[in-house]
Amino acid sequence: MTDNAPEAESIKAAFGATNRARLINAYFAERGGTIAPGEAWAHVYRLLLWIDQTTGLAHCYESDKSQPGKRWYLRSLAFHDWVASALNTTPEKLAENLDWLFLRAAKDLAAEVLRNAAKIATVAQRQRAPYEGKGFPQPGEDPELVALIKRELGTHLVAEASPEVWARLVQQIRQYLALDNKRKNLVGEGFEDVLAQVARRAYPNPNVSVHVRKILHELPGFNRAKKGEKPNKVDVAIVKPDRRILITAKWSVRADREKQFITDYSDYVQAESDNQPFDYVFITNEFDPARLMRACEKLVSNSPMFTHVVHINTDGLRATYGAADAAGAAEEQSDSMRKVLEFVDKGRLIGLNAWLQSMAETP
DNA sequence: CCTCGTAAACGATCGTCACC
DNA sequence: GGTGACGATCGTTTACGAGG
Repeated sequence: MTDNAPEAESIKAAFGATNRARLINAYFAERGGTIAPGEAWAHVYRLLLWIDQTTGLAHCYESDKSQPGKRWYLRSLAFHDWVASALNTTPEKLAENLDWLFLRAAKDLAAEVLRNAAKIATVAQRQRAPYEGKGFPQPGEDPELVALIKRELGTHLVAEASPEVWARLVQQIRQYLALDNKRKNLVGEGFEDVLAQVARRAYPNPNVSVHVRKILHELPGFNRAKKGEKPNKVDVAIVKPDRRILITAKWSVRADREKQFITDYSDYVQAESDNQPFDYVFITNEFDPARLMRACEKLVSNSPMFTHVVHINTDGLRATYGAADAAGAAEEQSDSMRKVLEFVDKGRLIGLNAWLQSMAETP
């Protein structure tokens, strides 16, 4: 498979691993293939960060809590402002500079849907055949939506549209609104893909290998496979001549996944077979201070579980937590926010650039 | 009561694997 | 090669509980 095969080539899963790899390679190829020092975080955001459709702002927290009037709206505004200037653009033009991977994959998806449309339609017709003439609802029918549009546009419509036209309109609206849901899988595994590519390209080194979603027992020095157990995959693993770094990469965190950190770690410890220490690193774009704080503080056997806790850009955190209102009065910070910023000051919570650089410097 | 922070459940999608 | 069950990811939604 060539990296830049045209989209016309049959793409089965537009958001799947194969197409993601093709697209990410294309992204970096367009930019010379290498990453300037200090630019790693920017590529992560350009590829993956998106605009929340309901607020028009760069996404840094749950949508419901970021609505105008809610607490995180102020912080989202501050974040949006910061990202725009950090990426050398304006708040107005920021959207054009983000979400590259999703937009490209969505384009491929649209082509895929178009390619399959006729085939799907004939199958559907066959499925409906036994019920023909019995007055079954048409798929995708949405009288309420149609009524809403008619009510709002009524006097502006020069002629009544046919049912087929309404059906197509409803279908297109539905597709438009559904598109954003498809981001979920992309942000999950796509984050791992992008981090791996960034790690490979920022400080190229033939003695260092970067693995994505590799089975734990296939990594050097983690050979003590527990028989019968389901094998564990490591989000991203970096293997250096004298150090192994196991990375858990989560764009954001929820309680159920926080618990996984601990079981994953104990799996890693049990599988370790070289009797050598390894690093356990958490890379995230989480903005919730309580979740970040817990990641920094978590102890196992009285020492920190994570060797490093890495945020895409800690300046973004600082800007977001330091949000100020129109009068310039800084919003009062919660205890957890202050703690997180202390962790940043102390170097416990570090930015992606700093971490990559430290990886390149230490053997 | 209301607000805020946290936690659990849910929905959409992809990858894997067993099976035909 | 296609299919269906299952487990994984995420963001969102709903539920809960502690305080003012």
